[in-house]
Amino acid sequence: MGKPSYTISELAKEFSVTTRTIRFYEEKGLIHPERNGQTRVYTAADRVRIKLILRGKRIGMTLQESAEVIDMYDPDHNNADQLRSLIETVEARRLLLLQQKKDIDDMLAGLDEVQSLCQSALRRGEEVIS
Amino acid sequence: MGKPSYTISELAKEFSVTTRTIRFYEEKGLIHPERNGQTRVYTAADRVRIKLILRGKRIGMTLQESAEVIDMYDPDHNNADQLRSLIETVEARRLLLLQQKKDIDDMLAGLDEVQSLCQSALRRGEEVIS
DNA sequence: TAATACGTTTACGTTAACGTCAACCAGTGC
DNA sequence: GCACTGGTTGACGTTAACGTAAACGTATTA
Repeated sequence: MGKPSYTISELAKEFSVTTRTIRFYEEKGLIHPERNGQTRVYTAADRVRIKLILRGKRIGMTLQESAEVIDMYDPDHNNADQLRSLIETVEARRLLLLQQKKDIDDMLAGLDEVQSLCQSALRRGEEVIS
Repeated sequence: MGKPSYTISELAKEFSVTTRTIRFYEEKGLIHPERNGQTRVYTAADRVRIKLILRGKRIGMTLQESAEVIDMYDPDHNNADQLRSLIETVEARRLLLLQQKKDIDDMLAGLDEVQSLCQSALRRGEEVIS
């Protein structure tokens, strides 16, 4: 079994983005597909990177930020200084994510309130009708 | 005690944004400060709206989306149809937020991995030194 | 062989969310 | 009177993240 590969339109369809978007990510250096002549050939690793980029997007990260987060995974960090600085970066990102979770929880609590207000208003309305 | 009010630069300082940003939010119809002659006077309600806008921003919402979420709070929704449609909007937003929480948890798990890899790499390095 | 489907590059257009002047007014301290 | 400190309204500039269109290659299918 040769390693799996994907065409640009396969990935575009899978992730519900346009091919333009995928080429754009390459243009920005976030993915580096191989080539078969002219046409791009994507590996499983490329596919994962796209997935991570889109996950980042969903929580409001810029492409650069997603790239940074993804780069945390690849072990280009040899010496202790680099490792320590990476740990700091990870910690900083963690704090941001925890703040985001808090923001989301606050917002969910707000939605709960709105919803129960709606529903009691609806019940009052129905009482009048029945 | 008269109702509290704020100048534009007070709010800008409190939320670490520029006055330009606050005026921009007004331009886009997200806040409606009163005026004292020329100069804007912000109420506590304005202040809260700004806070909510910025909370939305932190989790990647656009200003329009923040405005929609904020508008869910104000009871302009009289009839049952409007209430039901509001409930649907709330539910849709809730699903988005839950997805975001999942994305954040996944990302946090990734950071945990990266971090422990870093730390064991550092420990191996220190062994060599000691 | 002509159409159809899929791929490519190049390049200009677009939207959001402000930044960055410029040019101006209004009160305050000296 | 004048320099500061804050406030105001334009209006143009900027960056990110693509959209969109033109103009072209290549392979399969009717």
